[in-house]
Amino acid sequence: MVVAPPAPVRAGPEGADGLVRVGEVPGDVAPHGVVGAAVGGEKAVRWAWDDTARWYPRLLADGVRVERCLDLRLAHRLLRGSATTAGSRLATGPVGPFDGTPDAPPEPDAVDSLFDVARTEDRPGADELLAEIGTQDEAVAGHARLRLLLVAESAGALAAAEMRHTGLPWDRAVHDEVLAEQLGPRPLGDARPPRMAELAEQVRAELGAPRLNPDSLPDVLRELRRNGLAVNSTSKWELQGVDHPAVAPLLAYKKLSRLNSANGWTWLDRWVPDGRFRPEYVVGGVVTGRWGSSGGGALQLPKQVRRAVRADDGWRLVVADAAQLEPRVLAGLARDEQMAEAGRGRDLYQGMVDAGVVDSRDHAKLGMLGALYGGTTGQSAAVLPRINRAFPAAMAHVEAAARAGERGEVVSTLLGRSSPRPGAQWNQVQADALDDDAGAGAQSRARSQTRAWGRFTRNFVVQGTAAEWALCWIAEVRRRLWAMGEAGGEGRVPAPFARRPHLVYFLHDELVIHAPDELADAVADQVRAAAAAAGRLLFGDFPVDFPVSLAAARSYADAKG
DNA sequence: TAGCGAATATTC
DNA sequence: CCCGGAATATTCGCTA
Repeated sequence: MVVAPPAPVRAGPEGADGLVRVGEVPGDVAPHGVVGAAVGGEKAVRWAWDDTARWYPRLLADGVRVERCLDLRLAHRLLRGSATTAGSRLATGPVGPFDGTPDAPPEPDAVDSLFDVARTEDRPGADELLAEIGTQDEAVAGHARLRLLLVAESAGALAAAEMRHTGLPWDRAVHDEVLAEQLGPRPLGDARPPRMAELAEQVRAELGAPRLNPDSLPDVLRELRRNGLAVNSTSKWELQGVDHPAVAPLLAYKKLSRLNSANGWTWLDRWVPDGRFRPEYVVGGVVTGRWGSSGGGALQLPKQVRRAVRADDGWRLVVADAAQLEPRVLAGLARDEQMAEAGRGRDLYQGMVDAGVVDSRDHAKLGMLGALYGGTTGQSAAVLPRINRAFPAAMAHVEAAARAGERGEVVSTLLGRSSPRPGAQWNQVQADALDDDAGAGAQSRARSQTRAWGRFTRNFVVQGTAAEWALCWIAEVRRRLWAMGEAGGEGRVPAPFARRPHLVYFLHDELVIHAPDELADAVADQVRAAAAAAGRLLFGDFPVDFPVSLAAARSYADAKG
C-alpha cells in the first residue's frame, strides 16, 4: 500500500494503457487526499479517496484516466445506512469527515482554480483515509454483495465524472431550429416568443380578460371560473375535459411556455455554451440509489429537444435501453421462474400475453406497473389478480416489502442498500391514531400514511435493485469500451477519450455512447455483453434475461425512434 | 431582497 | 373526484 504525498495536482503522465499506477505516479502529481491502495497485482490497483467528484475532474483535465477507485464518502454513507452492517464500528461510531455532504464539484473550466487548491486544506489527511479504509473493510468483511455494491457505486462515480468531462455532444443550431419551429424566432430581451404572445392574446380574448397574465395560475383559474367553467386547477388533465374556446390556446400556451422556460434559448446559452451539455450527475443522489442530477435538468430532457443531441462528424451515438428492466429485476430478486420465463428471449409484456396471463400487452404493462408501485385502483388493479396467480413469488416479494414498510421497518435491496426509517412525524401520526380519543380523521390519516410508506418500501426494493443492476452495467460498459482501444482520426473529444468510444449520457436504464463510426457495431455488442454480465453479477445462475434495445445514429432522437 | 411552498411540467 | 414509486426545475406569490 502506498500513500501519495500531499501536493496540489498538476500535469500527470499515465501508463501505457492509460491506467495510473501507484509507483508510476511522481510525488508531485498526486492530489492531496488520494491514497493508492494496492490490493492485488498491478492490475488490481484501486485508488481510494474521499470524494471522486472532487478529485477526478482534475486528473481528467490532465488527460489521466483512473481504472478503478473506492469512493470512501459514498461507501461510508452506504455502510452507515445498511441493515447488513448495522452493528459495525462504522455504523455506530460518531459522525466524522466522511459523513458530510460533498462540496459542489468544480466547474469544468475551473478544475485548477486557486479556490480548489485552497479547499484541499480541510480534506481528510492520509492517516484518516487509511483509517477509514480499515473501518470499512471491517464492516464489509463477509458481505460479498455489499462489497460489490461499494465497487459498483464507486465505478459509477468515475463514469459520472468522465461524462461531465467529455460532455454530451449538442448541436446548438439544431436546438435553435427546434425552438424557432415551435416558438417562432428568438425574441430580444425577455419578451415572450412570438408564438406564445399570439396564444396569450387568444386566451385573453376568449376569456374576456384583456390584461390576464397567462403565467399566473391563480389569475388564470379565476378567469376560467368567471367564465363559468367548473375547474379546480389549471392542470392539463383537468382542462382537457372542458369545452371552451379558451382551452385549446391555453394548453398550447402552457406547452410552449414549458419548452421555453425549461429548455429554451436561456437554457441553451447557460448549459451548452460550447456544443457540449455537461450535467452534474449526483451519484447515489436518490434515496433508492438512482442517480440524481443538478443543473440543466439532465434527467428530464424532453423528447422534443433530443434531436439536438448529435454525434460529432465521424462519430455515432449508440443508444442502449434495458428493456423492462424493473420487472426483470423483480423476477431475479424474487427468483420467480415463471416471470423470468415470460421474458426469456422476448419482450416481457408480450411474453405475458403469450402465456395467457393477460390479453394484451398494454394490460401486461399496466398491471406490472401496479405491482411495482402499489397501484390499487383502476385498470391496473383489475389485472393484478391475474399477475398474482401467474407470478406468485414476485408478488409475494413486493407484498412483503410493502408490509414491512407499513410496520415502519427497514427494507433492503439485493446488494444491501437500506431504506430510511420513516421520520418522527410519521411515528407521531401513528401514535395519535392509537390514542383513546383519536377521531376518525386521525385514524384515516394514519392509515393513508401507513399505506404510502408501504408503497415506498415496495418500490424501494425494486427500483433500488434495478439501480444496482444499472451500476454494474455502466461499470462493465465503461471497462469494455476502454479495452476496445482507439479508432478514427482526431476530433474534438478531449483526452483521454480523444479517439475512443466513451459514455456520454445515463438515464436510469438507458445509456448513450459516443463512438467513432467504425466502432459503433462493436460497441453495441459490448453493451449487450455488459448487460448479461451485470445480470450474472447480481443474480448468478438464475436464468433471467436482460435484453437491450440498441441503435446507432447521428442523433439521439433518430436512435430512439 | 431572499427564501420557501404550491402548482405544474418533464423524465424514468 | 382522489385513489402508483422516484426525481429536478420553473414560476408565482407569500412571508420574514
